Amino acid sequence: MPVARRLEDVALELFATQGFDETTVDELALAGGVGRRTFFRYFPTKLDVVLGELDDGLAALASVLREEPGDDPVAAARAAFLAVNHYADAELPALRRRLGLIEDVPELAARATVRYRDWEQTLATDAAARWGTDPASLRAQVFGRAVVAAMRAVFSAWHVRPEADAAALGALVEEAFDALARGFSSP
Amino acid sequence: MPVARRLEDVALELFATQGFDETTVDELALAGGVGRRTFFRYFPTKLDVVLGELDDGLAALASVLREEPGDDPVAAARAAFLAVNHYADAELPALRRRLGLIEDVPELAARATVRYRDWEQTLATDAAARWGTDPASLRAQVFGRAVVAAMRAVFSAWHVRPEADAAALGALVEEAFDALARGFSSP
DNA sequence: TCTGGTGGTGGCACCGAGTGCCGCTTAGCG
DNA sequence: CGCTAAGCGGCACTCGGTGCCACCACCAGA
Repeated sequence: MPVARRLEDVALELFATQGFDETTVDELALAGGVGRRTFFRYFPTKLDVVLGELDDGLAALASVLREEPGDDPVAAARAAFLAVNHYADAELPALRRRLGLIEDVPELAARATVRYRDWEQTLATDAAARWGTDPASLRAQVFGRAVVAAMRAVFSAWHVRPEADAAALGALVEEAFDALARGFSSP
Repeated sequence: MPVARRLEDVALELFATQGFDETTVDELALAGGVGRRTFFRYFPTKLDVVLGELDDGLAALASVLREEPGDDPVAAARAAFLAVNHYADAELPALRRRLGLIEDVPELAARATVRYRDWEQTLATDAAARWGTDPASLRAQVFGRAVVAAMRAVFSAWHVRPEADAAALGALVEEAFDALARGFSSP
């Protein structure tokens, strides 16, 4: 098992039992069998142990979005999100642990939203292209940010459910995009 | 001039000239004529010097929202935001400086979104009440987060404009809420 | 086999944010 | 005039994060 992976495992374990703030980097390094200095070579900050994979998700989202046809950005974004968030059953428990941490530790929630900014811009740019407008236009910007906001709501709703399986996640994504497509004025 | 106000002024000044990260708390305290320890008595963190007033905005939003009649949450939220964001001309430059910092310094952007979580829940609860549904329902949650996301887009668009006056801000708010009301599938 | 890179490692010293403790000043009051 | 209480701020400490550098393994080539 590679070092980074092992550090990630012991870190999530310690965070779950002791709490995020109560776990120092020294403990993580010790538990992972490396020096403190080496820990920081694998993860730029303590937060990144939890947030690591979000970047991969962005890359995947962008490439799927680029392939998606049609001139309706909502449909394209919906299809892209469904494609990207297709997790294997074995990954779900780890995903839930991560989401739980991000939800509960304010500092993690904060840093996660910084990562989301790239998603927002990717989505805004895509929508603008499909609409034939400027990516900096307010409507495109609102779209990009609203989609990410909706996905945060989806993950938040999903991770507190008892039956947090892949099907439930997909259904929530559908429901969220329906809301965005229809707007909020109609009942 | 009260101590907190003076610290805020010199801090925004130093942040603007040197940058946020390059300004230490020691410098802020020194420039404000207080001890470092005293600085932390007025502001729990360095970030809070910039983010301070956002909490007042939340309180105002919640109370205005409570007074707003009708069963359309979009209309209510729109009216509430227009009422709350009615700044005097003299306040606008300071507001722009703050928004610029929040936009440019990732750590500030991150912390700001943590504050926004309360706004999101307030808006979700209000929408659920008007719809007669559960505040935890996905649609209400998506609504709350999408509204805040739209407002972030508004501030972002506004603060980069040359003519960042009150009228322009109001127009952007209108446009953003129109988008949320209509949905994003229609052209 | 010796030699000279080279990449991973981690100790050490340092910085800055934030906190607990405690002694000091000063203003208000009996 | 003395007492008390509140604000102030110095001091020492913890913890996250960084720069520097010595050490060790491994591998190339002579």
